[in-house]
Amino acid sequence: MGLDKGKSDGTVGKALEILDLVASFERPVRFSDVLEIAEFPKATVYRFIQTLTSQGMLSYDPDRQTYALGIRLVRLAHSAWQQSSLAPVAHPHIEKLARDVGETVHLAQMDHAQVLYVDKIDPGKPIEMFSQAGKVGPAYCTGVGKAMMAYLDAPHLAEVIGQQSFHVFTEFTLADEAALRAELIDIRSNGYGFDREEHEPDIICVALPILTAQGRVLGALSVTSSTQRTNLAALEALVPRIQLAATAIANEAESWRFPDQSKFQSVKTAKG
Amino acid sequence: MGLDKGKSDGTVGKALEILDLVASFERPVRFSDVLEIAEFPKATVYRFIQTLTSQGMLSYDPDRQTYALGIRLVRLAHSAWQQSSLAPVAHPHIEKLARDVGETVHLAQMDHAQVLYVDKIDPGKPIEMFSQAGKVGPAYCTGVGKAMMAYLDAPHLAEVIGQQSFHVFTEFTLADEAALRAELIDIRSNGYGFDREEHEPDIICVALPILTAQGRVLGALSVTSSTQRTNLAALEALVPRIQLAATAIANEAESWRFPDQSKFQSVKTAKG
DNA sequence: AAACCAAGTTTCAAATAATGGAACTTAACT
DNA sequence: AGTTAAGTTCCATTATTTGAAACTTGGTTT
Repeated sequence: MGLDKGKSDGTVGKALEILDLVASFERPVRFSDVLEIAEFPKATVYRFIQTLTSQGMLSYDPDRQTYALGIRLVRLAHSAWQQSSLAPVAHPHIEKLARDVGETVHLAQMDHAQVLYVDKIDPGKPIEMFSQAGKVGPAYCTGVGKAMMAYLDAPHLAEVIGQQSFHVFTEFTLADEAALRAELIDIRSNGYGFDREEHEPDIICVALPILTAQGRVLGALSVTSSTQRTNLAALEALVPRIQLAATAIANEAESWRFPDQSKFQSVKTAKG
Repeated sequence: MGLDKGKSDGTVGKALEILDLVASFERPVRFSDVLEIAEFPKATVYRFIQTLTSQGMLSYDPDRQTYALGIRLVRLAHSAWQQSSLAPVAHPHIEKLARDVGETVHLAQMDHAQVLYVDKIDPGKPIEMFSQAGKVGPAYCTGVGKAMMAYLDAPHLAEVIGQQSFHVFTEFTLADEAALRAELIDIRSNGYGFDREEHEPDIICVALPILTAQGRVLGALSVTSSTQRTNLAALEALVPRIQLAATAIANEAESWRFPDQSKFQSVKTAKG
């Protein structure tokens, strides 16, 4: 009958599951490490690892006899980042915003029920790269996560909430669905939300959703600081400026056509 | 009988082939775009795209009815970058080198027969991110490509050379295998090589390989500039400084053990 | 030195999943 | 209403994946 958790899409799904397992160790792994936590028999795991390695999705270090995620992923991610209508379009706006307000700005999207940071600019430390973009975080206790959830439609929201862990990180963490839902209604009525040290002590932020004209959630922007440097009221004062950036990004992302995409939707868009 | 080109590893290989096809368009694509260039029948391409989308390797834009590479790739690439012993270890060295010499520094690795840039620092424009890391380039006409090829073992080198296109970009491009092999011998005897406007007019660089103690190629470093700003002799004068960085990176990358990796090779390394 | 052990690799018949031609459903345009 | 192109589903056939078990390899113990 049903799919248990939308899990395995045949062989490809299983192979990608192995890829995730390798990623879940934050270091290169041995075959036996993967085998231990995989739910497939030895020969199967072995064959998948072979295939993934031969495909460049994993790399093998012959000296240490370990596997790590392969560089083909870096190449693909580069394309993914470029193809995404959000991140490349948003980048200059975020850069400007970070300079204007002198604080760290994050750009995030939903990835399943988690928050995925696709860009980050810290006016202090200029260069961060992959070490920052690609990071994931919890949705229920981050500014960007709550800002995005506040604008999801009911069924989608229910699904996302169902997958939250509600781990209590600090004394301010919203620890259950009821508290979260109340907060989301609040955010929706304001148009912006805060992270009140809910994820890390002393770290606060203000976040706004990036929405299409139809109200579909594209992502979220946040300005982050610490209680030592500022306070929520000061962050709230930045809302108009962030809103301006969010709106600009949404407009550009929506209207953006890729270089030679004129053959698509040409008649329809030329009409208006 | 044989595998034609080391190509398809069963179903997983085919699915990844579809992923590459989507990446090869540098914009979101329709189902029919992929179908057109794919060598599988309609229903097969359709099912693969469905699977990859449900797995988050592709994303679907319902408004435009287009597919793009998914954000799961960005998450995986983040892990790949972190797990790689080279890029994170090299980053601070490259940063310092770029500041020292005031020119753009690239860090590259071999990806099949191509050069993959895994890091880039331009002292002028601080922030680039994914837009730079993940880029690929030809091996036979770039400084880093030739520096790495010069230190490959014979069989591996033959394989890589066999896959070069030898497209003539400029009047200085090495246009055939003989010219390339002569150049590689030269590079190997010097320990470093140049790009003499072979790929782009006016762009020159000096490149050094990053080698393990056993002489295995880990990657390459290059310092790039233009004929308007400098010349080959001036770049050559930077070699000792670049060499220092390359050696330091190689040492760190080789000796680096990931945080809690003590359980591996502990006895063996403790012995020495 | 022989026996042992753990990690990694290969085998092969049975079970399962992928295949793809063709039919079907939409949606857009005439 | 009629036509065409794009996208989706069906299902018997075919090819691939599966996984227990046997085997190999390299290192350690008695």
